[in-house]
Amino acid sequence: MFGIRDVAEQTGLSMETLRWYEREGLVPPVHRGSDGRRRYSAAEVGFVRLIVCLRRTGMPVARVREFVTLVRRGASTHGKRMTLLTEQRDRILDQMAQLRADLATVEHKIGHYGELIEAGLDCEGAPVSVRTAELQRRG
Amino acid sequence: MFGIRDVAEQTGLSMETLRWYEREGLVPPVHRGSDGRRRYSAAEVGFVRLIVCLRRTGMPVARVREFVTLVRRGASTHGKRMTLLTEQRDRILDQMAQLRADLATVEHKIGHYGELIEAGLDCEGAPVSVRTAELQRRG
DNA sequence: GTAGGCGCTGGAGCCCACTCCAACACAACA
DNA sequence: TGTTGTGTTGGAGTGGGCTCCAGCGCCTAC
Repeated sequence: MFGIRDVAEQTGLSMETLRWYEREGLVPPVHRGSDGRRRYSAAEVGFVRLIVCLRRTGMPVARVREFVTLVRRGASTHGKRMTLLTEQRDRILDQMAQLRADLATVEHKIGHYGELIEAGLDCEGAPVSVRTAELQRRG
Repeated sequence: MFGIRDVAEQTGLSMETLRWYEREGLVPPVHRGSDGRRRYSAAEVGFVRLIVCLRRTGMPVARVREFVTLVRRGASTHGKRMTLLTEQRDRILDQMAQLRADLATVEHKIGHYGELIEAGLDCEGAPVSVRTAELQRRG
């Protein structure tokens, strides 16, 4: 069993955010100790981790809530949960493709600046002054 | 030359956002026609595309503004611009690694649900009713 | 010349996802 | 028996990034 502080550390969420997630239904109600404080089981921590993964990959809070609602409705929603996760997987694949394209763009631009500095030219292809070249190399 | 409508279409930004980017200095002031309307040159459109790429890969507005400020200060800032882009490239690489890990998590979970449905078990490993299995398969 | 369409500006408003806070409660320790 | 530490709640506040709007101006077509 883990206190909220431990879980915050393990998941990268703040304690405030963990409480907020629970209030907002992004995580099912967590078990409490006799003093009313949250005591997360390993399974509950694992679940929070999954939610963090979904949020980090861009799933909106509302959709996470839907997922959690399905989880709380029990085994009969396995199919729907799978569908929801499959859609998220597709969105992740799209993001990866987009990220690869954007990486190429940025690297291309970096290469371009590298060449200009190397050749001592400005963006219009005119030679730059020694002073300017000096400043360029300083980064 | 392109009107703001064309550029919105080409870049995926709304016209409102294009105007806002300009007001906020995320794009240098765009050339205007004699009627005061924006007329984007091919180079200006290309620049907007680069900004979209930076924003999409998570660069905050404030940092984009810094980059644009460097661009407007001319050739002597080539080195600094390159540094800024290189940092962004590193962040993109981090994002890709994170995305790969999250993809694995989601796919693992999908596989898990697949197995449970296949085997007709609930999350605790107990067999589910025929009715429940039926609901599961419907997604 | 006037109606419609498109674009302009500055400012207000909005949405999302937290983040902070005051007021309180228990538990352990000096 | 305070006091310190850690947690609780509900509600208000914040920050980022747009998005919408009123009121205006310029063309073009009728």
